[in-house]
Amino acid sequence: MARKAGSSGAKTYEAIRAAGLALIHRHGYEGMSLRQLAAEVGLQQGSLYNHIKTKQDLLMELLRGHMQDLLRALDAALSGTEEPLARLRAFIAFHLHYHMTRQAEVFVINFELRSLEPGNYAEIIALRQRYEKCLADILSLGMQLKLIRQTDVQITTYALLAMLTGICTWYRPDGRLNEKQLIDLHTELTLRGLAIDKD
Amino acid sequence: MARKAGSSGAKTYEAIRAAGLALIHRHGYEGMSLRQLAAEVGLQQGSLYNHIKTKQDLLMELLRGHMQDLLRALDAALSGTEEPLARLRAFIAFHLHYHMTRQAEVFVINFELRSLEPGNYAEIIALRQRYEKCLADILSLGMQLKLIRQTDVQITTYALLAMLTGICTWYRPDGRLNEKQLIDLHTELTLRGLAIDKD
Amino acid sequence: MARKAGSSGAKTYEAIRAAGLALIHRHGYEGMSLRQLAAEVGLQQGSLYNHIKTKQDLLMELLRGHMQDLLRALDAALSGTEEPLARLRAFIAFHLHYHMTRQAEVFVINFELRSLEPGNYAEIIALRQRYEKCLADILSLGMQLKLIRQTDVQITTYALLAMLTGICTWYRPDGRLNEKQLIDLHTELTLRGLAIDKD
Amino acid sequence: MARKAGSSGAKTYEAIRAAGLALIHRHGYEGMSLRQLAAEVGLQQGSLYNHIKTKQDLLMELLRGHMQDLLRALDAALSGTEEPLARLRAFIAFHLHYHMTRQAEVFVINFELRSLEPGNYAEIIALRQRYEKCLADILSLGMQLKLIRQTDVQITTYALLAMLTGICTWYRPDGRLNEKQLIDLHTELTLRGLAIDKD
DNA sequence: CATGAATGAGCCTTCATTCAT
DNA sequence: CATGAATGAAGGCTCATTCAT
Repeated sequence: MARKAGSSGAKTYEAIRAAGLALIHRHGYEGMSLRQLAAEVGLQQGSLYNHIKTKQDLLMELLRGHMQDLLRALDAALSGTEEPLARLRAFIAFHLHYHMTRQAEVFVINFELRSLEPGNYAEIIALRQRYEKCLADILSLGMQLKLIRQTDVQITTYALLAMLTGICTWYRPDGRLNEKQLIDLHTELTLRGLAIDKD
Repeated sequence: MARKAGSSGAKTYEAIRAAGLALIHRHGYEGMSLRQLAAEVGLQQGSLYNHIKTKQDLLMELLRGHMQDLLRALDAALSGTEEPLARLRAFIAFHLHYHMTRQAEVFVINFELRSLEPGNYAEIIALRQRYEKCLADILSLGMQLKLIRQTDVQITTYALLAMLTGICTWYRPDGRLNEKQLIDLHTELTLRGLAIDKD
Repeated sequence: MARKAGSSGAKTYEAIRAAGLALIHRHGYEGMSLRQLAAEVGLQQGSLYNHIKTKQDLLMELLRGHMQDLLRALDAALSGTEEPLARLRAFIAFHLHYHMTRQAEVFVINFELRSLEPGNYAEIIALRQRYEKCLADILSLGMQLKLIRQTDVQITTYALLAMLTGICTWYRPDGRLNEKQLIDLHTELTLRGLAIDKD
Repeated sequence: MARKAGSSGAKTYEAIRAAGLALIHRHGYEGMSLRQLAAEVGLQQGSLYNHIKTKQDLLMELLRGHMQDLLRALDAALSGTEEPLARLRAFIAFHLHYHMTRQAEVFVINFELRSLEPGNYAEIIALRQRYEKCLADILSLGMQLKLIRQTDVQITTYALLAMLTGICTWYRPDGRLNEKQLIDLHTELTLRGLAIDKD
């Protein structure tokens, strides 16, 4: 349901996406009603359907859009860095930054996959696997080059992603530690855990 | 009809809890209907209310029961071990074992806190904090004794718990790696990340 | 469902009647649930059915019992008085006294006739007509003897009964006027309205 | 389907009010179900909620509307009449006429106050007191001017209102006596009961 | 007699969705 | 495009009643 930019409806559609994201974040997909959403945007219930196809479709658009953004941004963040440990550092910094600045999106994608219909679920999972594969590839290459300890790539990928993603459940911009401190802490924890001592 | 021969209150209640847990795991709390639940247990909808007070109350009983089990089991698992690194190893092994064997419960507690009413939420969060504090105390003592690198205890606790808990989203008993292998992998990753090199 | 006096169940039955009357007075027949009633009496829901046949039957027993008491008491109150104006005074005094002392019963009979099933309704209405006829007969005889103004007996009966019955909606034993004062006021109002001036 | 051709919101709302009034009159508020009401109006149950907020709200709208009509109509009926006995006659005629022509409304307001939630109850009672005060003021002034016997104003007000209101429980337009005859009968009964003999 | 567990119908209300206007 | 009124299914929960224990 992407809208033509510039039309007056595009603004409404963006408002629906924004409010929908916030409401799903707050109440969950099942817990959000289209009544609420319409009220938030200042429309009648029926008018939503001039902008979205169904409730499920709205969720799907949000998740797909998010995953595409995420993958694009990851590519940009890693481009130009080739050395595996440097790429690992870059990945950690990118993931944490993204999860701190787009908390609602990442929260929803972690908690609402369950609400997707099978076909939609498969599509999003495929995108997520592309993301996971990027980290797995870094680890694989690092192990080949003896920069990273030999271990199970798949499980380690899951472990790292779980650790780095957890931040979206508790991070507050006005918290005790700032973004850089958090990135440093996680980077050190990860690299000490994985890198091979040089000397 | 009055009562099915052979049924007994306590057995029915256990059946409701078990089916409720499974359905919440599968569809989420908001996504599970009491109609489904009743059907699963082989009752009329209204009969559920001979055993539970409300739907919310069922969720709460499940979560409270789970947290109490978890805390009791943790105490048992750590008792007798004093040295911080040994306690850390024991904690990791316990947490992973528990999260592999009681996947539904831990999944629900991680994904459905949002569905608790404020009072219930506070109660469960308090129990969870007792659990987190146990890990935080291990880290604190380890740092004091110079066995663990100096770092932020709170954030490190969150990071480790997120990593170790992630397993409940993907672990399958018939997976490629067995329980011991998974525990070893996470233990090594964690201890290399945190422990101070001796020598 | 009258019970044998003296049995231990008789006490329970009386407790059910009393609590039932109070609850119907407070919430109405439709508004009272047998759950509430059982709780009030200290029984489980199912146990009520050892004492009453159905909810409707309980209402009916209450109303029938009340109407029989009322008719018996009226007979007693009027017996020995023959002169029509004296009988009218006696009727007024009796009716008011009864409606002040058994407010719940009279309230229920005035507000819950509607909740009776057709057969029961007819039975109670028949009893009530016997009561109304008593007043109508007094008025008729008074008119024949030229003690009471010529007017429509039926309508006047309704008007007087409505007026005298109204007291059950607002009377409080600790109110500003006592029973005698209220009886005097209504008696004077009625007799001036009806009696023929002598002289 | 979306909307039945020809239906309009205001008309549907009026149909709901009318059917609601009739059903509450017949079965009581607790005894009327919204299923019945919807069927009576030719809607699905849920569609009622495009027009009313809740069942309680429907009752409240009916009662409030009725009380406002009643007060407005009373003002109109008494305006221009100053002399207390004439005002009393006008009050009686107005009250009876209104209670004969809007039987359902007045029946409901007399029998369903009990079903109002506390806040709503207070609001309606306040309106009713304005109505009662109008009669009480007539009586007070009449006593001051020695046109009406000295007696308790409050209780007499209650007594008269109860008597005059009773008509809504039995009046039928095709009954033995017509409206004028009934008004005359009640007027004479009341005035003889209250007025001071002149000569 | 009392209990507790069951029934099946019914309660008020909300849901996502449709569509004539 | 927006609205308001409709749909039909489903939501959680309560009801009076029954009956094996």
